[in-house]
Amino acid sequence: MGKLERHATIADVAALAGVSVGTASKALNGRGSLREETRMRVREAARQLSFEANAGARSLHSGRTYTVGMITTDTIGRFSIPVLIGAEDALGAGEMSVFLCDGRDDPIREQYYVRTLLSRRVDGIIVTGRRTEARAPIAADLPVPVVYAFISSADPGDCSVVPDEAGGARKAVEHLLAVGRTRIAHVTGPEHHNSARVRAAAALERLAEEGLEPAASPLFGGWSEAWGRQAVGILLAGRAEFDAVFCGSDQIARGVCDALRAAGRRVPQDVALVGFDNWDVMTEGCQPPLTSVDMNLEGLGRSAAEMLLAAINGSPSPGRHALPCHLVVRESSAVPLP
Amino acid sequence: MGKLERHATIADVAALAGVSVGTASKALNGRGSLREETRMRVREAARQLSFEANAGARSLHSGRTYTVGMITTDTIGRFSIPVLIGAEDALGAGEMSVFLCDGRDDPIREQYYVRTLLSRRVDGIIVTGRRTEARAPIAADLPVPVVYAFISSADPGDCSVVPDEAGGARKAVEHLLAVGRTRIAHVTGPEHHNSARVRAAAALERLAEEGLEPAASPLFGGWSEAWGRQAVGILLAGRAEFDAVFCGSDQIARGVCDALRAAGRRVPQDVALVGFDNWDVMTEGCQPPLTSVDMNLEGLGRSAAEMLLAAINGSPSPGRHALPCHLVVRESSAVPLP
DNA sequence: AGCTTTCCGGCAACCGTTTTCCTAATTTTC
DNA sequence: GAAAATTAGGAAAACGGTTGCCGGAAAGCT
Repeated sequence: MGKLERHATIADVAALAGVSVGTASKALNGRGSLREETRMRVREAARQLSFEANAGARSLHSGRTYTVGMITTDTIGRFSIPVLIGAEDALGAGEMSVFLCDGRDDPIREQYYVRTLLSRRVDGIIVTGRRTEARAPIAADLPVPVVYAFISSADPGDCSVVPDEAGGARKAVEHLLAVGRTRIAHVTGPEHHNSARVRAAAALERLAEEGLEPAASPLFGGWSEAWGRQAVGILLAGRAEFDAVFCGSDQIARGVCDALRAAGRRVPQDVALVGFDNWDVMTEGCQPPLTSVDMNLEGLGRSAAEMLLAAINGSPSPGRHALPCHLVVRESSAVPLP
Repeated sequence: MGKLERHATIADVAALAGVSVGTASKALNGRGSLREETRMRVREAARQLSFEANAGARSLHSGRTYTVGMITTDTIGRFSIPVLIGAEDALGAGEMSVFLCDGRDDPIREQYYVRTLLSRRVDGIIVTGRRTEARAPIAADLPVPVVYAFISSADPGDCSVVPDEAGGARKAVEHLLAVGRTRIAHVTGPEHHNSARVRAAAALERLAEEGLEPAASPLFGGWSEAWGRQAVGILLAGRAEFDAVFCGSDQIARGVCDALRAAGRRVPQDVALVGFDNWDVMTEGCQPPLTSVDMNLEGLGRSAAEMLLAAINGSPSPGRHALPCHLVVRESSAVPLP
């Protein structure tokens, strides 16, 4: 595999086509008034030299880089990828690209990346993260617009695009009620985690609207399968009966499912199960396949990117924008056959 | 949250410090011979204006952007993230950043990204992907060095850094032999998938070296838990006895584990189990925790980045470089207590 | 033929930064 | 006290591209 010596410059192209540099530029960008023959000649020269205009030099003039930066608060992973993909989709249509920076939960690293992005003159910045918690603004007085996606900024004046987790939890409970369950338990992540609290509170609230109590007070623990299994032990040890469990994550739900089966309870006949995240690995690996709340992360990324574009073009959308979650129903909560 | 009008330029800094532009540049970069007092004055002015040098303009001069591009062949995900993190680590030390592009299995998109990266004048390109299969070179005659990580290039002259999957499979078998298992089955992914074939062949070869036959001929299917469960049905239906299963992925292993338990076989007492990938979600979710082969993806990314740096500095490392896998032993293959 | 109009394409300024000279001022040396 | 050496900082030329302005040539008009 050979290696070309160096990048061709527009001067090379101009020389080969026998025109001046300015003319070559106009020919390639469809500007100015040139004979069609000249335009073709320049284009051919460019093709021959595999000329690609130097984006840095170009942006020097336009003031735009057609690049946005994306900083993940914590490490890049299961939640930030879909957000990234959604953002790429929305930006790709406008021929912009995304510069991804992995903050790794390190504020120093994060600040370093902010500076790097600014020095690269990105047109805007998207901040995302694994948790929906509000976080301190990434910096004050930046010369470019910033949009927070999934995670939100503690400053209400900043633009944040977040999932309506409470709404999602309510939908989960409504679905369980609709399939005839009334003794519903809730197993979720650590109480210090914002998502766990919000989802639990919304679930309880929705139950209360029906005049119902939960089958047991919400069980806070971790986000893991192991905790889900452990929680089933706690539920079974308690005297309360339950015919459904709404879980704060799919991993928890899967643990719950495995433990229920081991204890001789059938899913969904004896206990209906709903998870949160709609993570295919879990929903499909689970037996039976798991009903789950989908936060529409790609949509979040897309919206965030669109708002960022609008802000870049001078129309910011300050404030917190909550996007609806939707429920994906699978066998784990199917109505038992008559 | 305010928004600064525009980026400060070095001319602004120079004006504020009362020096010429050239002097300001020297002051900030530690070049030239200046009075310490002047240097400080310029630095202070820069701080006051939150000046960040325009990287594009700067690279115009140096010819280097201190950026490398990373293109994922397929969609960015579980395998490419660790590679990315490893690469970032190796490059971060040299103050370089990574521009991530998601090819999404679309050759047109991929070519578009190659052009974008070239126009951004990246110093080099890393190509990665979900599969270890050799792929067609991303382009011929690029003006920058390219390194393939995890995935490899079909051109043997290109630099590829790949895991030694065969070695990993041999280690898995050796471990099972070491804990006294002799009737070993192999369940893996689709036969058209290179990794599945390589791992299966290496496992058989290692068994043959001990004069052993596998407990059944390798079962090729998919990479999912569902296939793992299904494969256990096939194994149990066959007349052959087996005391261990080596699986082509952790997901398969987990499916196998669940199905074995459902069939009344104990893991590891009756059947020892080894997976491949060492994916924490699976190894920890599995009951008992799963022994697995780790391909050291971060190490792969790190090595790839180091070789890319070397190539950028004029010392390429052409050819295919295989890095060793290692086995992480957990309870699923623990020696049964006497 | 002499004038205006239209069409092409070149010239040069500019974007922000670095770096190579170069000059003026200061210090050293005899 | 004059010559030489050193030092501090400025002017200007790159780097690669874009664009506004201008001029020459050809064509159209009277």
